[in-house]
Amino acid sequence: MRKGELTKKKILERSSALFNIKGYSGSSISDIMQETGLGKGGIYRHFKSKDDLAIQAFQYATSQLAERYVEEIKNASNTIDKLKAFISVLKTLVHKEPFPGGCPIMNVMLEADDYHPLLAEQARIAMNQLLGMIEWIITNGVEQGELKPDTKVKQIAIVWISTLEGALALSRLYQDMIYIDTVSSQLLFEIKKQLTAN
Amino acid sequence: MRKGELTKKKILERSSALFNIKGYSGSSISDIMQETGLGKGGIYRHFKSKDDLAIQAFQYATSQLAERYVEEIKNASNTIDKLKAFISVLKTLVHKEPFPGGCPIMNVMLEADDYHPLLAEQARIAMNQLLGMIEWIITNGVEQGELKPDTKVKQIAIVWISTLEGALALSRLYQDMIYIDTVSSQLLFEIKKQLTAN
DNA sequence: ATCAAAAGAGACCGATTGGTTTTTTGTAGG
DNA sequence: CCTACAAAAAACCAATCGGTCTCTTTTGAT
Repeated sequence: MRKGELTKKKILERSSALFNIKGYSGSSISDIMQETGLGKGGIYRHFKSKDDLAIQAFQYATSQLAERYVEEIKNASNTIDKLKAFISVLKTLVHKEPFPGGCPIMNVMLEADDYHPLLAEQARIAMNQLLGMIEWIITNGVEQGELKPDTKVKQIAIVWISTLEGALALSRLYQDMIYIDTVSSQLLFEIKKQLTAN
Repeated sequence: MRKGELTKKKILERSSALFNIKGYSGSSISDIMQETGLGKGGIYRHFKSKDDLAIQAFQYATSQLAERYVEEIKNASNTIDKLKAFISVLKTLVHKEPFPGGCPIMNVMLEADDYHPLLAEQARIAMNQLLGMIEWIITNGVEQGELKPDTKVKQIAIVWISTLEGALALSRLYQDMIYIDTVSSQLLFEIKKQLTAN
């Protein structure tokens, strides 16, 4: 019983990284066999199809990522530091370590939106969470009196996620942190105007 | 002689749309055969491999798109209107018509960055052009005296492209224009602060 | 140590992949 | 009309695809 769940987790770990790099269509079962060192039987025992594996792998990736966001954010004591913590986690997605291939939500969004409704739905769910995290930070900042009461929470969340995800893609394409760094300082500069402590 | 070039163009048209929707890995030669109504021989006569076709199709798509940007922008008489024109073209990418599958540069960026260096290089070239267009609009605005001389051209281009591409992805994922509309008005609101006519 | 159940290897399946080659069709110039 | 060549269809190829099934190996509770 316990052995099986361990290998299932290993499959999810390795395959989620693979899917994130090569995409759903670009990753074959053989790839996953090689990556995990398992035979075909060892994989299909735990997942009933490639689709099933892809969806679970995506959920695994996004939940792992969500953990890291929460972990980093909860150590920050004020709103600006929380936002900086969010950015710092997102910045790690430029490089291979610890999670290769960029933001899994963005990757799946763009691959699946037009022709893989199941994965697209998962991407929507994950993106709701991501938007929700920024909204939570901002809302919290307003409630704590750090940010002005007229702060447009939803708008800011949309702008932040759009800008940071876009810049992450650029930084990955050019392998240059300047894109993420540029938009980060811009976003922080703007949000500081909403601070009550001015 | 002339017949052949016509079918080649048809192949590029149809396959670029297909690639943009289903991705490079997700699109098979059979798909392209079906889409074009041609046999295998009709395709491999004009392209020496799927890779070759993919690269030419991407170049075709981005050059078509560039044309539409230029066309729309050149009809605008001032900087703000030029930027609005840019946005209006980008907004058309949310829907299927006239070009399905979203922004081809963004799509290829995220699919190819990690494991398809040839396509990634093409994406870099196309993205340079896109960034260059915003830079050109802003630089022009400064030179015409519409924007303040201290305007940070490169920074603005990075922020604009990042934000708009990110928001485009969100609008496509949720099939809701609110994301692009929200960031658009935000970006325009900020750039207007740089106007000298204040 | 036993033994049933869980786990996994690996052969096998039909379908499809990207790609080549052969053959037929279409077409333009003389 | 004929010929020469371009264009495209179609047969063909080995390799790989996702998936199933059988059979062997572990495993863990007794």
